[in-house]
Parts: sequence; C-alpha cells; structure tokens
Amino acid sequence: MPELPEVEIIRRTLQEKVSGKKIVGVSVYDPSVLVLNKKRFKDREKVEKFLKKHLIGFQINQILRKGKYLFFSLNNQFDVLFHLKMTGKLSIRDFFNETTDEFKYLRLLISLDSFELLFFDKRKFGYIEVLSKEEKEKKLEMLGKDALLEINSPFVLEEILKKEKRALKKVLLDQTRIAGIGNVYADEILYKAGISPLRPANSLKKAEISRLYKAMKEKLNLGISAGGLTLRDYENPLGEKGKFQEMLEVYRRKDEGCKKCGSRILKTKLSGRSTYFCPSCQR
DNA sequence: AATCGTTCCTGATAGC
DNA sequence: TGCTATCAGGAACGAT
Repeated sequence: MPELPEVEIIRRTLQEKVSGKKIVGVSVYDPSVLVLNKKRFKDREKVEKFLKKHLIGFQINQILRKGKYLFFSLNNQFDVLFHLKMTGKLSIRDFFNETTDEFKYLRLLISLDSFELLFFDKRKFGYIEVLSKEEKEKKLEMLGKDALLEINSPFVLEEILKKEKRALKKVLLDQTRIAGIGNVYADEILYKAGISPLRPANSLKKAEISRLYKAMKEKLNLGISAGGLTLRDYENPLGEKGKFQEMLEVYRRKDEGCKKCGSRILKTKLSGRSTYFCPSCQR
C-alpha cells in the first residue's frame, strides 16, 4: 500500500535510474493494466499495439510525483501515468526469470536500452494511462495540494481545513483536498498531533493546526528516511523493503498501551477504514 | 452540491 | 488439518 513516502522513494530511485533512457520494447502481460477513457481493456494485443505506438522509440525525460500518482514524461507530447494502488510494484532488473513465483503478477514489461522496467501487481487495482499534456494538467488540477511539497505552512493547511466540516481523518484521506496521505500515515499523523480522527476538520484551533502540520511533515519525512512502509508487499524498485513499520506508534496496535499515556489503543471504522487512536491523548 | 457506500481484486488470516 | 468467511485498502463511481 504505497502512500506518499513510498511513491516518493520510487520516484527518486527511478529518476536516477531511468530518466534519459529510451524505451525499446513493451510487453503486455495483462491488458487490464491500461486505462483509457476510464475503461480497462481485455484484448492484450490491442493494448500492446497502442502502447508500442505511444512509447517505443521515445525517451523518458523526468518523473514527477503528485500525491500517490507518478507521471513519466516522454519526449513526445505524452506522459505515462502510473498508479500503484494497493499492491502495485515497479521494479528494475538487468534481466529476469519468468519462471519465478512473482511472475504470476507481472502485468507490464517496459524494455529500456540498458535494462527492464517491470510492473507487478497482485490485486490488479493499479493501472497506467497515457496522457496528453492537457489530460495531465487536468489530473494534476483534480488532485489537492501535495502533502509534502505544496502544503508548506500551517496557513495552507488551515485554508483547506476551515472549509470542511467532515471528520478530520476523512479530509486527510481525501486526495482532492490533500494529496498523498493514506490510511496508515493518517493514523500516525493524528496520533503524533494528539488530535482525534473524528474531530470536524473546521473545529481545529490554530495551535492544533500547527501541531497537525508539524506531525504531517515529520511522519512523511520519517517514512521516506526509513525507506518506506513495508507491511507486506512494498519494495522500492531495487527490491529493498522499508523500515517504517518498525516505528509505527498506533497503527495495528489495538489493545496495546499508548506509548505516551498507557491507555488502551482503540480500533474503530471510519468510512470503512480501520482507524487506530488513543482515546485519552487524541481529543 | 456534498457526502456516503459500493466496487474492483486476491492473498492472508481468523474462526470453526 | 482443512475449509470457509472475512479483512485489507486507493479512489472512481453511483446513490442519496
């Protein structure tokens, strides 16, 4: 379940390894990997033909991240958008062996002039899109401010929260308001800030917004410096797992003692998502 | 118009 | 031990 820190690590790794490289081949293992006009595909050859036409012979210029979206801009007028959703994984390899277990989940193979870029996905929620500049701009506008890059002061955060009477955690998870935070980081951030996930977003006092801002930056940056969160599947494109899971303070700690006050951590559901919090520290 | 629940998918796990 | 039911969650979409 890559969230902002994991996607950022993937971006940095790929920026270093694949920018400037030329695409020399595309193999489609699962046609539903491609989304075009909001539709997924069934015909493998059709998808392969489409991707070859738009990708082969072009160079990857740079890789941009906004929220959990990755945009690979090519030296034609197109961008290739990747969304990894729950179990998507981008991997680079000098060579690969299709007989190993993980190749059950290979969805797409992009051959570059010096190595391979592979897209695996167990649960097939992830997808790619080929976007014109206009479509790319539309996507970027649809997303809220990036939690790490664009929310760069408590005032920016305040502007977003004061318009929302919904529960704070819902707003943190709403990608059209704040882009990049997922379920795990949301709980960790709220715990660190000492604010209840259920508080109406517009009820926060200035001091609380300031704590929330600080907690958001700290947890996201900690996630990045720890190499990301590997609860199960996440690995960076070099196959390395993260260590942030060892630093979790509330997520998946139901019934354990709060690290600050000793109260029992509660687990509840908030719009269908598991939510962990300390009822005494988070008000 | 804003908000909510459902859906996609499949491996892991809980419970009998 | 082995089976079945439930859970996990990002975000698009339809329903309210």
